[in-house]
Amino acid sequence: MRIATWNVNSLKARLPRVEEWIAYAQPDVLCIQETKLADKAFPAMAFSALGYESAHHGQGQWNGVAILSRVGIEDVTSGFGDAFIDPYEGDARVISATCNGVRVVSVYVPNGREVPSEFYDRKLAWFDRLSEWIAATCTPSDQLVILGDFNVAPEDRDVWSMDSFEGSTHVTTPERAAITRLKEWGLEDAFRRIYPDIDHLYSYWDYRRGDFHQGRGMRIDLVLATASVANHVTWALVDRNARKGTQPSDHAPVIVDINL
DNA sequence: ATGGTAGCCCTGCTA
Repeated sequence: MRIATWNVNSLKARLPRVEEWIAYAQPDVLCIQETKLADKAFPAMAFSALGYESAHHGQGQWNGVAILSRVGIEDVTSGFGDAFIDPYEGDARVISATCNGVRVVSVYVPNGREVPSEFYDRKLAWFDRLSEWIAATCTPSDQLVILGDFNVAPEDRDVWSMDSFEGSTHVTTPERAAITRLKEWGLEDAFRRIYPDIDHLYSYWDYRRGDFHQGRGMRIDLVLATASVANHVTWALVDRNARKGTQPSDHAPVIVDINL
């Protein structure tokens, strides 16, 4: 089972690139973030033509998450559910579905903007809600994968220069503690299973300053999996080629193969 | 040099 995550930064602007990439990479499941579309504008037909069922949780101008699957898509849910107060209520940032027996969650974690700021505080509160929701609705023995744009670089080696990020969002101790909390619950960084010792593997490069070609990136798109999934990871890749060429997203897709 | 670009929809906001 090949599962991938990609923040496409507008599915309307990126649809030709996404279609091309799906045909090339052949994921069984693709989680998308930042569709920036209302549900009625989601191009489900374009994906069904490629053999994928899809589920979209859209908002319109901002955010928006989706799951595409060619191995079934069941029990779709959006958001955290009524029992949990979302600090970013109204934002479309979470969608879940069961694909080939695996519970798949596509997440777009709030950016946080500045440290300190109200937005940063709410990002941390959102992470609290994510952890509480997972603990309440899943168990570590489940086949569970939470993947998407976490807007956190888990370690210093996941950014091109710690000096340049000193005091800014994505690398602070509380943000990293939120990732650690998910790991302590029972999720593993599946990408690191394949690349335990390779530093400076990035999934996001700012459009500005020629950051991509200068190698100034961050690894903020993560695949977090429970042991029953992570133990069977056979291969992983950040497809940097998808960040090149005409009208790329500022993120590259992250792919993980699981022998289930 | 306190910058830069891309995408959204009113040309400022978000990333």
